[in-house]
Amino acid sequence: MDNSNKNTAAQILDSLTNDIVSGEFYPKQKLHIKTLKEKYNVGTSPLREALSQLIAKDLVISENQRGFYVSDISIDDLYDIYQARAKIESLCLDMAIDHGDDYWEANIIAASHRLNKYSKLKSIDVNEWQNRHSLFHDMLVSGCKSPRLLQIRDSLFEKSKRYRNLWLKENVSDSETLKVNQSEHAELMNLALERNKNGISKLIENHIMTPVEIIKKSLSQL
Amino acid sequence: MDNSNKNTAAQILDSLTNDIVSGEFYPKQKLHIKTLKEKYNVGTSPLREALSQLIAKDLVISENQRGFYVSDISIDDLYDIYQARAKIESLCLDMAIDHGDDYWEANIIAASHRLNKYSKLKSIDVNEWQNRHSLFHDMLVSGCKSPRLLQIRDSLFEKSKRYRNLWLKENVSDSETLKVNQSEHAELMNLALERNKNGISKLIENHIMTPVEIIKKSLSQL
DNA sequence: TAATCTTAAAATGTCGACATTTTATGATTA
DNA sequence: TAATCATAAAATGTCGACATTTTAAGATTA
Repeated sequence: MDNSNKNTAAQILDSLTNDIVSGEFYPKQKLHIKTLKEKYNVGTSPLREALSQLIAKDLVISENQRGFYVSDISIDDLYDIYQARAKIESLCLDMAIDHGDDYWEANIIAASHRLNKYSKLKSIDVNEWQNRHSLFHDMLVSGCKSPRLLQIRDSLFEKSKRYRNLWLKENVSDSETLKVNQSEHAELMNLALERNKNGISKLIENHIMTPVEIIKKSLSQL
Repeated sequence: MDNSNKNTAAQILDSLTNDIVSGEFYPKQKLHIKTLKEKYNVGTSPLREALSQLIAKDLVISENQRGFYVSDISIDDLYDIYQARAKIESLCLDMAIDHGDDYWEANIIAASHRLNKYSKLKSIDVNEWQNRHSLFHDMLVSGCKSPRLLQIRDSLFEKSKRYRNLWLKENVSDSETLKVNQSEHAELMNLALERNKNGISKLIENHIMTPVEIIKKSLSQL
């Protein structure tokens, strides 16, 4: 396993993160120490250490003597996170275009091909599609040599998953939704290979902001 | 006090953060649990919880069964952090120019005035100057309504402090260094009030990157 | 009835103890 | 002498216990 070299705290951090991001734990939900100890079969210390890390990641909040809660979500926050994601992604792409080499180009083309092929299948496994989709975008920004910016990108993406998953929970994604942005992906690749910064900047911001309105509607019905 | 409502873990987090960022604890320094317990007069649990948060903030790293270490610094990382700061600051200013109102403008003018006045004094307290300097830049970006971007800005600034403080430790900052960018500040204000995005973008990136070369030299001598 | 007070139950946060692992020290061997 | 091994010392990470605080429930009062 991958966990073999991790201590208990680090292991639980993964589980907890996943359970929050996936929506198993709801926003504002109380996280009782005792309950969590039983659920994950661990003692107090590693559990609280994991929760402490989640506080730093803004996925959990704590009040002194009142315990831990899953942090709240809101339409404002949804918009803010996606907006920030769009801007950061644009920034990364900009730097990628500056520094990307032949391997960068080749990786984009390959990832695009894999995403394309899969999108054309009759029956689509959402997980597999998401993997190929993520990988395509990862390849686009991979030319960006700034570890910090890529790290910020990752952490924002993780936060945005909460909204997306909460929404997916009620709206089983249809193939229409999956394919709708396909032409945008092709265009993103072209603009990257053409090193067209302005073009890709505008397109990527729109591309990322697209789901916001849909999620917003689902969210306001909760 | 401000700590009255905080639990022990949260209190130590502040102290630990400060001691790392200020350079009292050196990069790669081992953080012995026992030593820290004695230094801060606390038990194991809150101490480890504070360290856990610092892991999430990249100020501390841990290896299973080998304890905690202050995370390392490097010239590459110095450059990366300042570069990321420059880009994010530019982004925030861009959004501030989009949304800033009369109060935003007034706050900039006021902060600029306070910084200006202080910079012209014969004897300058570095701390006070830094306060006024930070506040001026805070006012510039305050028009940016994205909490997430401002939060990213803060966390990057905190990380950059390590380099700056490590450098200040050996190089007592002379008034020359303090005043050298004074004209840039005036220009930043003008560009903000003129809502000149392109102009302010270029200037702020240079402004932020200025200290990098100096710190780099000090750093390579350690 | 509604609001306040009292008391019991539950939950949090901190501590010290302990098993396990790592590191340091000194002995043994080639 | 240098390298390897064995043993002792030190340090880490986890656990359960406990004091303190919060929450819930029931009783009392207006």
